[in-house]
Amino acid sequence: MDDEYVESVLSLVERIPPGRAMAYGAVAEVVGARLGRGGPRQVGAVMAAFGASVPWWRVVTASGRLPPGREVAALRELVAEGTPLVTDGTRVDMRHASWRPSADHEH
DNA sequence: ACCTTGACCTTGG
DNA sequence: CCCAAGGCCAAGG
Repeated sequence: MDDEYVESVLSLVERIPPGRAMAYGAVAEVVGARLGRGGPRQVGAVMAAFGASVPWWRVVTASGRLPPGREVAALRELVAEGTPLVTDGTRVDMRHASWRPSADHEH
């Protein structure tokens, strides 16, 4: 993974609005459409290494599971910004929270 | 080149 | 809801 890929992922994550979320796979699709490479696992790798500098808690699994090892911290942020959660309150309700960047404002 | 390892995803039982 | 299997992409040994 080069800097271009890392930057692409991080800048996208920064654009996810509070109260919304994106799955690793969704991030991979958007970035992949631009750079022609990378999958969900690459996004996960970027988040693991550099996620600290962005709102990492807004990136979850396709089923709404929180990042391994950071569940507590993530939940605190998610609740604070009113992100839709499933009934048990342990996962994000991706049906309502899922966000995708609007087509405009590409570079 | 082969195998293993991941903040993954989808499907099927 | 949990688990296993297969598919996935890239890095590292």
